[in-house]
Amino acid sequence: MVQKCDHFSEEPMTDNIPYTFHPTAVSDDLQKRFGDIEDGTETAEVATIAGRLMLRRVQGKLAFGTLQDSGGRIQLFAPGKVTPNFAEFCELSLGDWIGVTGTVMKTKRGELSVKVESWELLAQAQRPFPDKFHGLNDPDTRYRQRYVDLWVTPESRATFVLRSRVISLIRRWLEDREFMEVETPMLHPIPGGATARPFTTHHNAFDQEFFLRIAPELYLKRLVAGGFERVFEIGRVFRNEGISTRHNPEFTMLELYQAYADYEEIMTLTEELVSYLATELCGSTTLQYGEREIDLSTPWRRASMTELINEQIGADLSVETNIDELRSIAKQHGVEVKDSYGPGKLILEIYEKTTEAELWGPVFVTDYPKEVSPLSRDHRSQPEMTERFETIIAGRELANAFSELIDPVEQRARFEDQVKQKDAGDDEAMVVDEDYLRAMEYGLPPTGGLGIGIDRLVMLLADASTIRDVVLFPTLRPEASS
RNA sequence: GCCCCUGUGGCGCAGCCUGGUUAGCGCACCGGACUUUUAAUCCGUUGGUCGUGAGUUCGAAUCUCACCGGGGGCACCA
Repeated sequence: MVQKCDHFSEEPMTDNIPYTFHPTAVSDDLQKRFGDIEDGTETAEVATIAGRLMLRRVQGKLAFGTLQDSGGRIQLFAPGKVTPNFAEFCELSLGDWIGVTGTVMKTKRGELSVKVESWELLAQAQRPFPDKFHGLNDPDTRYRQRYVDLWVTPESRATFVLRSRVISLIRRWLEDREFMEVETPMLHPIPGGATARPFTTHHNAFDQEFFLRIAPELYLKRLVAGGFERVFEIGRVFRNEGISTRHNPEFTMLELYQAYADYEEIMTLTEELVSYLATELCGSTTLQYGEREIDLSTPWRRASMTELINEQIGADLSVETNIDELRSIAKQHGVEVKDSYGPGKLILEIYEKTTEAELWGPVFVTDYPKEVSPLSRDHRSQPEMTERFETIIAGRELANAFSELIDPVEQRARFEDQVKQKDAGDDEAMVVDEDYLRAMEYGLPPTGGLGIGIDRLVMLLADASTIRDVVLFPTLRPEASS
């Protein structure tokens, strides 16, 4: 059992805790407004603030505290003669929640403070807070007990504030461009819209298996067929796959669809959106990421997949390269070649093995083989290719987009090819979605679509090396019950 | 799935290689001193089956093995 503070009690302990409290100020706002006043002077301002007591310096008949609230920290100044229940104030534990009212003033040593003229206990910390200087260092504890981490790891709090702003700014930016936010099902009768293994669940009333969505894509395109010309959704998707610094089983996707647009226009939209976010949130289109810089100033490089592979490995391959030669190149680079792989799949494998991680970017990798792009429209000039791109930044995929496939006959053929791949043992391959085909048969206009992994975007903007640092409650093995 | 690293009171760490008296230190907590501190300071306490189990040994936090948790890498994927 964990150690608790001595005042831990099994008895009800909130009898004297008020039901409401109304702060009139936040620490950083007070710092901004009164940070410049003369040392040792008082203002005419009386402020009410609330938060946790994070530090405490009791000196007999005078006590100092450091209160942390949503804005940051501010000192509490508590002279015994002024502060009511002074002894109890001095006995507060680090981590206790209190509300304080008093004059905003500055001590002789120049620390802006609130003089504790009245105060109330709002919650006791029954468990001891982490080391007041070192905080939490164990990542496991930080992720499992985020409620503590957010208090003692300022970067962690800042990251999640940033994440919230990212999503908020994306919404506004898209709405300003006439995009409409929609919500589509998370429970899918058949999984679709991506190649990934789904989670399954069960609906009792229908006695029916459902899948947690792996992508909202097919529903969003139904809406374009339905006449919503510009739609977007920001929401959770679920993929039943491994966990790593770049993968969490549930993650947040932005998907948007714009009728009458092609992938070139989506590239422009993507670079404008991401560079806008960087400017707004980081103050610049140049970001520090780990040891290196990322220059997000537009326009971003656009280069085809085969072009980039050839640059990287000094070859001269294309989708028309003889398949035996492609197989041999793939093997040379350590790709595990399966008999079912056609030229397109081989090219993608070679790209992922040799090139993707080496691209610092930002770069739009364009023109993906048809074989690996079952929802993308045929390239207008390149045979066996589709008008698809992925955006690579820092060696990682940030976005995936295409000129959407709008031909229902072709779509059916692509689905059936996926079914063949599934039968051949690829359990991530797609299945036929008859209703989606029906929607296409009513007519889907030329459409450009985009998916951006919000978590990875936040990683870039927050300079986070692991996705767990940008997900409030990352998926972890459940704690063993003792 | 494979490889490497790691697990010592609530938190941050030392001790482990080179096994040996009651396992240390700092913070928190508890008691005491202190009216301008800033991780306040000073004095004194409380609290630990050293992740779990087995083995080697006269003796294991320390060496060996297995298992469990966590981190990183590879594979796979977004």
